[in-house]
Amino acid sequence: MTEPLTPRARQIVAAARELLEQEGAAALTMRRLAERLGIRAPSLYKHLPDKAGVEAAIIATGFEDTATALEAALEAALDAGAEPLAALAAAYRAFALAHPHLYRLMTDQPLQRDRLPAGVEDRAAAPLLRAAGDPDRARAVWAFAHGMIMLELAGRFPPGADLDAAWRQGITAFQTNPAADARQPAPTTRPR
Amino acid sequence: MTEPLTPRARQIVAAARELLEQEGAAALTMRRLAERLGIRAPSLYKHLPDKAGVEAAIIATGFEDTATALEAALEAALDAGAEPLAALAAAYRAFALAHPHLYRLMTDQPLQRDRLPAGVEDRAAAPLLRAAGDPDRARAVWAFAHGMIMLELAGRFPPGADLDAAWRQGITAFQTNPAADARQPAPTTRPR
DNA sequence: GTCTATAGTGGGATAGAC
DNA sequence: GTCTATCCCACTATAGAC
Repeated sequence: MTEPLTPRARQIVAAARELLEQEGAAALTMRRLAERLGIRAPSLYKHLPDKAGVEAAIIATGFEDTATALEAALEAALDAGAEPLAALAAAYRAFALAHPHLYRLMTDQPLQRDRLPAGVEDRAAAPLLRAAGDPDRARAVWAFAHGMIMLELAGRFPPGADLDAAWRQGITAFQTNPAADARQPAPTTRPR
Repeated sequence: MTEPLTPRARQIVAAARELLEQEGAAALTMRRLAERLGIRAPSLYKHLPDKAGVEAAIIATGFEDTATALEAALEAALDAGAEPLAALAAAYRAFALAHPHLYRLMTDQPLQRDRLPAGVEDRAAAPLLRAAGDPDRARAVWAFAHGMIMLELAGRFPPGADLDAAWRQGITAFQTNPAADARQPAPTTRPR
């Protein structure tokens, strides 16, 4: 892990996340961040090591929020007797669409796991793992949701595409098919 | 559409694609591109309008290649009596992993459809649409594959994750489940 | 088709004073 | 904790000569 942030550093990170969410990754510069705080850019370096440190701290807050949202969605679905997978997908999509720039920052690059609060990645993954019942299946569902979100955020679907219908197709496929013995030859290329 | 490229412009675009594929999007600058061609950056503007024009032309070549690869994969699967969806997924994954920077460029941003060769988007989408049988279903499968690829390229899966197994789970789910009750008439025709 | 010169803009980061 | 001054970097793009 990393040393905990000072109170001032936390203020800076909060402002940085606001800036990112409102204006996008390109606008997240040390100069613009300082401007937002009413100080000069060099002053930021007294509180955070560099720009990567700012981004890592933003990502950490995003994971906390994601974990909380998914935990709440799963609990609500279980209480209501609703389909857990559908509920989790809806919550995940809602979070991503509500925080598109944050979502991209969180998923675009390798995770710096040593800069994340302990256990938060597992916490964020746990609800889906529980609903999917199997890690490989959970990863497939995650990939489907991530793909839908990224293509939607990037505006890559054709105009007029019925995205709700596509979501339903995916969720239904994963729900009603246990695929416990997926024996197809894998579309192998090379290991990552 | 756009005016066809001059022969010199095509050479430049080929060099640009090489540069992108070898060194990534950040390295694709007008200066580095010119350097590769043994000329100065301002000279490029005699052949292509601006950097966006270079990128659009690269993307166009990527679509041609994608369409060709998927057409071949579907044909081979049909000839061999293999599962079309699995074959297309394998081909799509192989193409993306062989050209990661190109793939990102092609999917990260809204498509400039007016700068693409006529019909190439439909051509690239047709094999999957045929294999999936329904536009919404095709979009869901596309999203699954795209999500798997992007998470793999970004290094976002946990170390040790069995990606082949995750691919199998997804393909199997979409293969064996018609999801007839999730089907809804879609306003458009193209799964891209 | 290529060049030089240059404008204009923006970025991350450090040193050292207060 | 903040400042000023500054370095050094990089980029897209245009004008106009050859």
